[in-house]
Amino acid sequence: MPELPEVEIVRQSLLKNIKGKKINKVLVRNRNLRFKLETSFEKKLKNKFILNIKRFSKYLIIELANKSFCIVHLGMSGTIHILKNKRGNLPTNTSFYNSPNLPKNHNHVEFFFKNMKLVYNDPRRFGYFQFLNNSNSLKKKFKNFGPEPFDKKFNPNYLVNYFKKKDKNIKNFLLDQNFVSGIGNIYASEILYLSKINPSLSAKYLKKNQCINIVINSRKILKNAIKKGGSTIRDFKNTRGDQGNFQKEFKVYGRDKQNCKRFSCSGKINKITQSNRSTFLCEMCQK
DNA sequence: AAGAGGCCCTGATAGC
DNA sequence: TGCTATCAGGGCCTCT
Repeated sequence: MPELPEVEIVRQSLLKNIKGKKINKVLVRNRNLRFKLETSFEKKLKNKFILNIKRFSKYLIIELANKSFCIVHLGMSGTIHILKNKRGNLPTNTSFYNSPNLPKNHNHVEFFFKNMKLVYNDPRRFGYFQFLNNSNSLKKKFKNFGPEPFDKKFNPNYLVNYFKKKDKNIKNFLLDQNFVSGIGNIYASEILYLSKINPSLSAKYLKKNQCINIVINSRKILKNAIKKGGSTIRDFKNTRGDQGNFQKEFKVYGRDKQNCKRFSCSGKINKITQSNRSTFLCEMCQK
């Protein structure tokens, strides 16, 4: 589910709820996440205070009081739920991950706080937790990652230079976390639509002004998605947690065979496959 | 050595 | 109704 905006929504929710709190206990029900959770994980977190919750790309970074860190990646289907003890004292308007009706299965990890617990649910188990001893390990973890779209390093010149002699289509570049961090399959399609660029175009052919558009539109779309509370694709019928609202604003994603939303464009939206992942584009305005 | 594809896993949905 | 096939928002690993 989560691309940068969705992870940011979760971060904001965690900030409100668990910043400054002490982790009294960690319970692991299933260690077999994307990477096997080390057996000492619980011990390393127990009795630690949470100083801050940061985010880089699609990763949550829980900063602990002794300068160690806990990284959380939500994979495709990971969600975090915050449950409070007292009836009627559930968090409201924090994020669509807050679920009064916790799913029955796949609650793999729980953090216990005073009067509250955090539950990590992940049916597909593509997500993971990782404990890092110090800020050096943290640096190392992200050293090969490209800048986030909001970073001033992500500018038109960076794109132009990066694309030189590279024979890869622009859609796959937007998904390439070494090039740019935080964009996933949904927003990649949306960014290229807004930029009127064909996703199959080899990046080396992109003109400077197209690179400018990609930079501007990446920021615009991600910012707007954060503002709207992220995107919720699968519906949360069984929960009363908030959902995101940005999916209502998708211009191409999931709109196969429908009309282009651009005023004065009579094109239809096509679904194509690139590197085994679906891409949506308008046949007319993304020629 | 860049880039494509397979694969990890479960669940929802479509088609028969 | 119940089977099977396909697909899903990520990213690591392997192969060419």
